[in-house]
Amino acid sequence: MSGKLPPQKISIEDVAKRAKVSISTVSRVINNLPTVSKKNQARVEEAVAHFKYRPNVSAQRLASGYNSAIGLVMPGYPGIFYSFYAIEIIRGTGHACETLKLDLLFHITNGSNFLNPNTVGGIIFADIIENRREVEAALELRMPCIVINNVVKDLDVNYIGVDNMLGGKIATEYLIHLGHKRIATVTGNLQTQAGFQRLKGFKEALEKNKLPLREEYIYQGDYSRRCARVAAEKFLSLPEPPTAIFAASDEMALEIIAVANEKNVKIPKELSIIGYDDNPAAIYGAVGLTTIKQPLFQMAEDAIKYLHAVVTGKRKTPVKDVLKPQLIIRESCAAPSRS
Amino acid sequence: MSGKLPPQKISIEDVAKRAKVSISTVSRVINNLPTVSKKNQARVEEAVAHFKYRPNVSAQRLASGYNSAIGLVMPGYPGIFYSFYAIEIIRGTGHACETLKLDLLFHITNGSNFLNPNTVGGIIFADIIENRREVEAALELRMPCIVINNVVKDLDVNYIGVDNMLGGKIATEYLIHLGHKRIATVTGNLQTQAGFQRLKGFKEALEKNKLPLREEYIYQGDYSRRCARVAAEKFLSLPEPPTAIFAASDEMALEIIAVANEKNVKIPKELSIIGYDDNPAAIYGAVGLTTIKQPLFQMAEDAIKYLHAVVTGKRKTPVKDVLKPQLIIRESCAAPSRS
DNA sequence: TTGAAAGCGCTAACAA
DNA sequence: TTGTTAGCGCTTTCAA
Repeated sequence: MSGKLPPQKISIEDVAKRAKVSISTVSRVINNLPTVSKKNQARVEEAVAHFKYRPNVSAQRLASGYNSAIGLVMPGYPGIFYSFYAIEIIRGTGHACETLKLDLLFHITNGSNFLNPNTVGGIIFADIIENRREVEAALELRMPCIVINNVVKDLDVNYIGVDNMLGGKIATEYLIHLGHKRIATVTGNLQTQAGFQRLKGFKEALEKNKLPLREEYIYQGDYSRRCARVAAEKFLSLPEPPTAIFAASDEMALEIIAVANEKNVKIPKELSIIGYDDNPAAIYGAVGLTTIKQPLFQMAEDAIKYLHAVVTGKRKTPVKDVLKPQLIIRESCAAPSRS
Repeated sequence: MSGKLPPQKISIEDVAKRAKVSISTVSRVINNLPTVSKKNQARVEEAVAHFKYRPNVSAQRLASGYNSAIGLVMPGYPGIFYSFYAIEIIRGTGHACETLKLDLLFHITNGSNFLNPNTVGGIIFADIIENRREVEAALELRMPCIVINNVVKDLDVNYIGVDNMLGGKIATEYLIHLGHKRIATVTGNLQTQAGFQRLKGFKEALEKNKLPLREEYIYQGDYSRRCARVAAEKFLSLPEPPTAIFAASDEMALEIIAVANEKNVKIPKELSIIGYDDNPAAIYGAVGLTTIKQPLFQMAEDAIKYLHAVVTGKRKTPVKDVLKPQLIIRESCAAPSRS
């Protein structure tokens, strides 16, 4: 169809020439400024279409000082990309950037190599684990930034977190109110705030309800299926096995259910399981998984919206949000058969 | 620690002043050009450190015409982000960009909104489904680009694909050679080349081995667990149920195993299952999943490396690679108990 | 080995 | 409503 293509890049000047207007007018059309006559508007649009012209983003950014890219910094610890968390954050930020017409700059870090802050107009830190220094550096540069999935008390930074302690508590108390007394937990990675706080909530619920805290009922996991399997096997072979298990992620809960199945332990009759995440993968099993839902997608979206508002100068006030988790009751928990 | 921060951005000029050299010299130091005296080198480095100076990327790109960002365009169909495929691509590209010091621009598309090609120096299209127009547009602009996970015959574009037909064939023939005659399959999304080709490989293997192709043994899935469950239930309640099932993804295979477990169908004794992906989640079950492994991570890495080579002018020749899948034998397949 | 100076393509006063 | 023009911060000749 189109034969040889123009070898040289076309710039705003080429468009201006063809439309017989100044480059300012072209710029105005590009940026939807209202002060352009219908006639010129049309001519410019024709020329833009003719050349398939797209403005040079670097030049725009340099001239305007406005950078429409948002950096997404994700911790690089092993397994994170197999977590529901990471997927939801990627989906949420991706979606929001789509609608707001922002560029999403994806950056995985282990704490050493920083994202060049000059590349972006704002940064989202998905959790803060080994990358505290990077957050501090961004702060020093006055780069708009926000940490998600973490309540940050010791740094003056914006954040949107989730109350993980509350989540752990809700899950455990639900089990308790069902009548369980022997409750075990497989924790998440305790390096993460989420893992640590969920365990804390678990412990608090036990204490508040005057249930003993048994060390053999706590297995330190890392959100992975492998850990969950080991934990389940350990729990089920205990002389006094638990009647209920709180898993710090749905993935782990699913693996525990699989182990129970293999050992012919009936769920929820003989063993109750509650997960964490509301991972859609957990809906389609034989028994729907009771779990704790977190607004991860929304958290990611909100973070983008906030940064966008700051970068465009529409917002000055900081964000310190703590979202609440929510109990989702399905079929994997029931009252214990023998108390 | 540091009191008030300098409110203004620091530029190459500030650095030059402090180091008492010209901005050219600073530029040379930044870009590691060899023609700088030790003395000046040191002075500039001191000044850079002092100001925590980082060059303005937009200005660099504008001046040099070289853009070190790579766009990753992913199809936005529902469920893609829950697929092993998407995760591996994200991991692989992320990792490669890290080491090559490239920026990764993440873009999800449903085929309508294009990534502005001027934002990046090259584009990776992760599969090509609804976004053919976008690929064509990038090609017209002479943007270096490469399609992965797809063998593209009808477009003059670089690609790295995997031979999915071969994969489907290998999987099915393995089952056949084990002695199975009643083999069913749950396909992937047939809109994707992968889904379609794996089914084709399945059919070819049957034909080549003179086994009948039964319509009731083919369930059109979409890689999701939900579909797999429905399919498994359907297959197992057939008057003449299959003795082996080829699932087009490990996720689906896992769900089929779960269903079999619930129905007390022993694997691999009474039912053999082979998956596709070599998803690490499939290793830790009671029976390790036999599956087909694809070099997804490597494919993503290679794509980045290729683009980098092109963008930096180190490579001119096109890429048309088709990688081979590989059979991974674990425990979920065995000879049928009764032929 | 260095510095001066001309752009890179665009935005945003400002003047008309 | 339009055009002129001075930068934005950097790279890259070119001359010294």
